[in-house]
Parts: sequence; structure tokens; C-alpha cells
Amino acid sequence: MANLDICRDCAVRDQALCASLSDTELAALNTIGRRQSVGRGETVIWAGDESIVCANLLSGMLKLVAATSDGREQIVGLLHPADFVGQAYAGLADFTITALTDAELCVFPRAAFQRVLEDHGRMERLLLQRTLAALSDARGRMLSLARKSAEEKIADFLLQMALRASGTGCRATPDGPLTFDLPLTRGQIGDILGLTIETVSRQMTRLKGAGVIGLPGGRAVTISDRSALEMRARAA
Amino acid sequence: MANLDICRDCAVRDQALCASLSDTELAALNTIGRRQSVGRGETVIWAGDESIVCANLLSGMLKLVAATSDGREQIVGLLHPADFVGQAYAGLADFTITALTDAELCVFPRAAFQRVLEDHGRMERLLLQRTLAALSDARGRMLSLARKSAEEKIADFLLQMALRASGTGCRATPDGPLTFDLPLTRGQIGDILGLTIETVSRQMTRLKGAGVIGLPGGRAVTISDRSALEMRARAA
DNA sequence: CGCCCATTTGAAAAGAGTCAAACGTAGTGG
DNA sequence: CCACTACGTTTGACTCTTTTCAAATGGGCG
Repeated sequence: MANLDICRDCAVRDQALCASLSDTELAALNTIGRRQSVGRGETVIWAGDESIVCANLLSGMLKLVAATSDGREQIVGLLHPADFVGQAYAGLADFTITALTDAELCVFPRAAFQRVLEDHGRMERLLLQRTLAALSDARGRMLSLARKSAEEKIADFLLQMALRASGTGCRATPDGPLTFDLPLTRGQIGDILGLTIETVSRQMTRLKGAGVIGLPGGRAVTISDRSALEMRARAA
Repeated sequence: MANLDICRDCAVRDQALCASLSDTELAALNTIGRRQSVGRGETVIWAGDESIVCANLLSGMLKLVAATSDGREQIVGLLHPADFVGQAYAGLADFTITALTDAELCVFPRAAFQRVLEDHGRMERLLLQRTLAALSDARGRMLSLARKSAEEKIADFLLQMALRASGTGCRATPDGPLTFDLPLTRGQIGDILGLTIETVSRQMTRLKGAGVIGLPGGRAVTISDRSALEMRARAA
């Protein structure tokens, strides 16, 4: 049965919640999980719908979106490979979850997953720790959204992206300029930072004009003067 | 030993995490917990300090504050009686926790508390559920902070306070005007909503001028036209 | 009674949003 | 291979909300 092999070649076997399970315990999950692909832009969970699935994100990136009744939107979280998707112990989904890129999920029925969780204290503890980290992250972001200027938000964001890209990005010298591709459109950056497309664009242009960053074209960004960028992101 | 009685007359015995414990299990906590009083304005935990204590809040109200290096502040969470205080599984505290009113805590050394948590799956599950709820709340607040207008924020806030006060508040008829005291200063409201004192004050005056609310004086507020207030808070 | 603190009010300035149009880039099909 | 199209980005001019700075008002308490 292919299902039994589902975890053997799992890209995130050691980073996802499953890392807390032994090979034999994994068999239990195997029987209830299934792989699922979603295309860029596809929505995995709609806010308000019954929260019936949980999943591990295998590849790609998802966004959690909160929206007002009149259509204003705010990205309230990003999910990366190995992150847990969905809300255990919740009746209705609070946020809409949509794929930012093509993505692959390892999906479980929520009720069944919850049962596994209850039987495996180590796994539940891992989920608790991740949830606590997500909570701290969300609260830190509240400070940014409410109190930082557009320039601070953009500078901060670029530094974070640089950090995440420093593995894949290309740089000439260890501490020299770093170039990488932003995996997001200006609009998506705005949705994350609580800004409009135009403001994002203008701030980028402004940083470029100040010689702090370069915009070689396409979706690429070069951090020419990291410490200057850090100054502009000063607000912790 | 007085310590053994610490839980017997606990005001939040059935609402706090301890509700998941039997009387006998409670004895274990009893041996490591102690009561502590803090005065209004006193800080319980400083951001950046080693996170060495956890606690249950018995009475009063605490605020979680995030701050930028140059002094801008944002309240990122409020704690009410029976809420859990502190960060399990965290090295350094991420936020400063300060008493908004005189308060009483039931304090545990973090390491010891963590051990109890690990021995009592039901308690850990309860903490997980609370943390998940706090995360949803924080994310919802991100939408408000980033996308709502000052008027929407204030209207929303007043409705929430009215809800929480509807038990204690005073009203003539079931669906008529409701009057209650705001337990916060304008400045603190601003810190919660991401606004300045002046903006909070102006919006309140504006709502009063529109006949939606009344400001009888002191810290009191009257909701005269609830549905009008709901209209102005329209953004979910 | 007077002082301290929170609140209110006013006027001016700044920051970001809105509307609108031009510009680039990438991918499609002739 | 080039033209066309669709989409994202940049730029400009203008508006509006909120902040900032400043001063007046008000209330509670010693």
C-alpha cells in the first residue's frame, strides 16, 4: 500500500510535528493522512467554514488572511514548509488560508489528528511550543503594524527576507552586498505590512535612491548597505 | 501548613488551568506555588529578562507590552483573572507584563511548573487550547491595528468593554442604554488600539456628539444607541 | 483651596492613502 | 521573431486621516 510509504520520503519528516514520533508511531498517522497538492492562489481553508482538516506543509508557502466585511485584508501569518496548518481544537476556522505558491500538504481529518495528538504527549508538547512561538511572533508583529512607519516596516521586512534567503541568495563577499529574489509581489508585501502597493513601491524606490538597496530588476533585491538598512529599521 | 490550603479558597480554582486537576493532584502544585500581590503599575516580568516564573492571575488585570527601542509602546495582550501569566518553554521573556490594577498572582517557578505540565496531559492540553485562542485573538487584533480607522477601533473597543461589563454595568431596560466605567485611561486605550490619546479623546467626543454614546463624567460611558455603534464598528 | 493628573480642544504638519496614468516585463500566439 | 496582451510596478498629483505640539479645561484628593 502506497500509504505506508507516505512518510518514508517526506521532505519534512524531521522538522514537522511528526519528528516527535518514532517510526512505529508514524504508522498510525500514515493510516489517516494523505498527500494533497494545491496550486498557487488556491484556498485551502475558508474563514468561517467548519475546521475539518489539519495538515503539515510539505513544500511551498501559505498565507493566513484576516479580512473585514468590506474587503480590507491583512495577512496575519505565513506558513513555511514543515509548519502545521489548521486549527486543532477549533470549531470554525478563524482565517482563510491560501497558497502563495504551488504547495504540497500532508492532510489529516481534524478529529482523527486530535486523537493522535492526545495519545502522544510529546507531539502535543511540540505543537504547544510552536503555538507559543507563533503567538509571540504575532504579538511582535502587532507592535510593527501599529507603531512603525512605512520606512521602518519595509527595512525590517527586507532584513528578514535577507536572513531567510541568505542560504540561497548570492553574495560576492561574506559581509558584502547580498542579492536575492523576493518571493512576493508588492501587493502581498503590503498585505503583510499593513501598507498599500504604492507605499511599498515608493519606500523601495526611496531606499534605492539613498543607495541602501539596489533593485536590479524583476523581483530581485540587493542589500548594498546592511547597516544603513538596520538603522532605518531601528525600531525593534 | 498554610500552603496546603492555598487552593481551597482560590477564586479561580474552577476557571484557571488548575481546573484540570483533581484535588489530590492539586497538592503537587500547592507545594511549589505561592501567592503574591502586586500594586497597580508594578511590573511582574520585564521583556528580555530570563523567564523564570509562571503564574495564574487570581484578581486584577495585567497588560503585555511590546516596545520599540525608542520608546513607542503597544499593548499586545490583556490578562484577566484565571488567565495564565508567563511563557512556558521560553528562555527569555518576550514582553513586559505590568499590573493595570492592583492584582494577585499564584506564582510558580517555571521549571517546576513545566514539570507538572509534562506530568498532566490534561493540563497541558488546556494550556494549548488557551494559547490557540490567544493566537487567534492576537491575529484578529492585527487586522484591527493595521486596517481599521480610528472610529472603527473605538466603536469596536466600546462594544467589547460593554460586553465584558454587561454583568456589572447598570441599565434601565434590557435593551436600553447601558452605562459602565471604563477601567482604563485614554492613554491605555490608545496603547491598545494603536492610537494617540488625543485621537481617542476626539473620537469619543465625536461619538457623543452624534448621540451614539454618552460621557456622564469621570470614567463612565453610556451606550445610548448600540446599533449605531455597531454600524461604526462594521469592519469585522 | 490648590495641586496634580487626565482629558479636551485647537491649529498646523506629516504621513499614508486614493485615483489615475505611464511604464516594464513576461508569456502567448500569430 | 515579433507584436500583443496581461499583470505587476512605478510615478504623479491630490486628499484625508491621524499625529504632533500647545494650551485650556476639568476633576479628585490632600
